[in-house]
Amino acid sequence: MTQSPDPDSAEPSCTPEEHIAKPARKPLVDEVSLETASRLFRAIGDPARLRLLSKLAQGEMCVTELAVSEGESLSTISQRLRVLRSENIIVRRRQGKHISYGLADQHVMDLVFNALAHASERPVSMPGFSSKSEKEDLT
Amino acid sequence: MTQSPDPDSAEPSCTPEEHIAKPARKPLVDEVSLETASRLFRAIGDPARLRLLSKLAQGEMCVTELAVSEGESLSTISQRLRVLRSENIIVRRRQGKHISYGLADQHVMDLVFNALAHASERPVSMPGFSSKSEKEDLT
DNA sequence: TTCTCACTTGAACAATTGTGCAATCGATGA
DNA sequence: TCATCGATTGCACAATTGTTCAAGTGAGAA
Repeated sequence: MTQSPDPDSAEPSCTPEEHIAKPARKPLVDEVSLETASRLFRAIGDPARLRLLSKLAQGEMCVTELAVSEGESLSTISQRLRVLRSENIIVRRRQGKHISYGLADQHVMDLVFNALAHASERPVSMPGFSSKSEKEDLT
Repeated sequence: MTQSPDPDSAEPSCTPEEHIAKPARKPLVDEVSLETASRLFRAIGDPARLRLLSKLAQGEMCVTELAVSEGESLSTISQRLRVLRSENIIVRRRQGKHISYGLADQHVMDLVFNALAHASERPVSMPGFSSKSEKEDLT
């Protein structure tokens, strides 16, 4: 997969004078955390699964409820829940004949709401930077 | 793509008595925000791209620096940056002959650090729920 | 203007991921 | 015990995504 054969050979070919400085930037986080975090994001990064999460954020629901609510088959919903559960995003418990799902913890709920909030707005501004079009203030 | 033909026909086949209540749960967020948020997550949900973000979180860098630091080709890095930029996660500006990239805003930075923090720990506990193994306290 | 450097883009292939059907599991009730 | 209901899983197919090479762009130097 994608891997740096030698991550510490950070010796840019562009001369230091052209940049601000060059303090040999370190990875900041270990590869395992990076992998874990990205798997978490990818699990949430699907409209169908995120919609499930937004419903579970209001309280636990059983698979049948979710299936009817989504207009999808039991199997389809179950598969999506499986992905979310494999990343410890949601948890389940049996309730009589049904199995209820809920968000794993407040941490996850914050993440979901944070992203949904971020999706509504689009501020994005920083001195000297552009983000709108392709070549806006690139001189 | 994945879409409910009729999202408001939420009438579960399982009887209400078996559940706590059934207040006809609403979508909570609109489809557009859901789509936007999930695209954002998916863009971050890749180890290689998340690693780039973790480096940009320490300050802006030019493409060549990133390429050397990652041990990848310019093209590869540029493609990854393109994905991140298409979701307004990062912004760029020209610095002489080089093009520097940086995180778009504090919002994004919070998201990244939040996830990396989340990846390090694994608390996940809630009354009545299990999250560890498959069938722990299912009955 | 022309050349070169720094970077971007297009396109094709490989790899990963999502979907739906059918078979299966597991708990409850007869 | 057996039948049934709710939910999960395996598998195959389709769709999406990541990677790489080669060609292209655009700003600055000659």
